Amino acid sequence: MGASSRRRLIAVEKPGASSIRAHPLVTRLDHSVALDEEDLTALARLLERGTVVRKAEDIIVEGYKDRALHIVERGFAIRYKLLHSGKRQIVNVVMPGDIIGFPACFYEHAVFSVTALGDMSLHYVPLDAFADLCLARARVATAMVWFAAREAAIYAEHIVDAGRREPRERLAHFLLEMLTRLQAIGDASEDTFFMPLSQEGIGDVVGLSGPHVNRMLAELKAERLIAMNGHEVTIRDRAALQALGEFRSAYLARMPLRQPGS
Amino acid sequence: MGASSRRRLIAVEKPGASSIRAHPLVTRLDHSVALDEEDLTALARLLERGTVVRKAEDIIVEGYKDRALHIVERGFAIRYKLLHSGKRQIVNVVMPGDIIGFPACFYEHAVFSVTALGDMSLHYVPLDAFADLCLARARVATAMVWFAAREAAIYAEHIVDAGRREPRERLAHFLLEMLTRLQAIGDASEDTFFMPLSQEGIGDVVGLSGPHVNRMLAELKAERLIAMNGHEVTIRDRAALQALGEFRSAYLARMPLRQPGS
DNA sequence: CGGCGGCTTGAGGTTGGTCAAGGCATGTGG
DNA sequence: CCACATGCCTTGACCAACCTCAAGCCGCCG
Repeated sequence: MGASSRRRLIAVEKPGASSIRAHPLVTRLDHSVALDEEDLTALARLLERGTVVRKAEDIIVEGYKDRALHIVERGFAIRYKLLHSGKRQIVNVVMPGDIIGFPACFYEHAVFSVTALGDMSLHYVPLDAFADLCLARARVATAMVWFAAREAAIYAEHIVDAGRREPRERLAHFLLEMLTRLQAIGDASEDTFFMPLSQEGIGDVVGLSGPHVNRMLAELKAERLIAMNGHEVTIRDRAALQALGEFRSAYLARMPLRQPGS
Repeated sequence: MGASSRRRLIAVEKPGASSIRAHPLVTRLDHSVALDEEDLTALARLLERGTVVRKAEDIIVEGYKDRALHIVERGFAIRYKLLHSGKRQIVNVVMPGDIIGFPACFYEHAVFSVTALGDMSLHYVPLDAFADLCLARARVATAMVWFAAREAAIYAEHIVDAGRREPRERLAHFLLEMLTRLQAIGDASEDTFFMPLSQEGIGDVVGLSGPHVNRMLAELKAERLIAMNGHEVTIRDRAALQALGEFRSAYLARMPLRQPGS
């Protein structure tokens, strides 16, 4: 439960228009809608203000007013909601190339909280500046629509997970989603990735208690479907896990504006 | 479980640029980003092709290729996924002003199914035409980003529902969400709305079995929090229901591009 | 009038939550 | 360098919640 501490704003190097294409978010946008030089220059200007947050710092607090986006360059965070009962539901694991503040800060008061799981480097973007960019650069705005569609698809899949899948199926699906998303940004090997959450945290993602996550993960290990070593998760039998969790990676795939043949 | 039947395409009146502002989707977009005459003309052209679907018809079938949006003018539908176990998870209840095909048809193959709950009238929009519009009209594209942010927020709230809330809380939250969304499009009175789903359908939304939905609804009725008469649901004690479901309507509120004061 | 879909209610069994205790690794301060 | 604290994993016992199955009922539509 993230300690409420103050955020640090630290100026870092200004990425030039040349290097901006390497930014994980820009890469994603560019894959949906081919961006031109002016788009890239405008994005580079948007991403001028680098910031750093430390482990367990709150980046967005539900109910507070903070109309700014934080674009993740490095590190992990969770987007979540705390209920009166004390339960926590993690809505998404935020990783490089994701946008913290989508959709929370499009509202007058944030509708979700976001806390850093480890040290992170971000780019701070006032929502107004983002809106101006969208209005000025239709290609960027359109790429953001596609970005948002993928975000919605991930959320929808998460609803299925929490609502109707069996505990082992939920875990299988969640682990494969993490692997696939991390591979897409070059942060995972063929079958192994870094799991930034504790078992209790995983439970807060998929809607199970900590002890039950432990039991179900133990079963998956015993059946040689996965292996774990600290925060390292290895998928040992991808086919079986996919069948178990009914995982189809399509919803995480690249989404070009048009189909290859059209 | 929607019967798989063929869709009918029926040409209806072409809305002129004058009446287009009355379209429920255009109203919503215009509230986020003020649209000009050219935007409206372009939208009117996009919404030329009216179609009608009948109760229980499939509009989108998971796994099929159908790169088109269907913009809802009238009627209800469900966006859902069927699992191998036979269970169904409804991801969203689609209502007038919503876009069927977001996000399903942004992918090569649809990632969710959509079935009409009753007769509907829609506007058929090829995805390519939609993409062209976004690229040509930055204000429309930007409004769509805001539209998508609200969609994502609704999904996120649904994850919390299915993952961590108690059964009665889930129902309270779901009923208030339906009331509020319907009020926003002028389809509900102060405290009463039309529930297009059966109790089993409600169970498939919130992740409970049909019988358990029945029992929990009976409790809410006994406690005078709600009343039901056929498909009519009346919220009798909104304050108590809001407290029970921890419902804050903020995530459904209007999202203007800029804050009033900025 | 007959059939079907949906609501209602009941009985029984399993799942998974809660609580609790112990172990292990890591990191910190004396 | 050791002692201790902390966080996380692991395991067990117990129990309530919720699912499943089943039967009866009502109202609507053909």
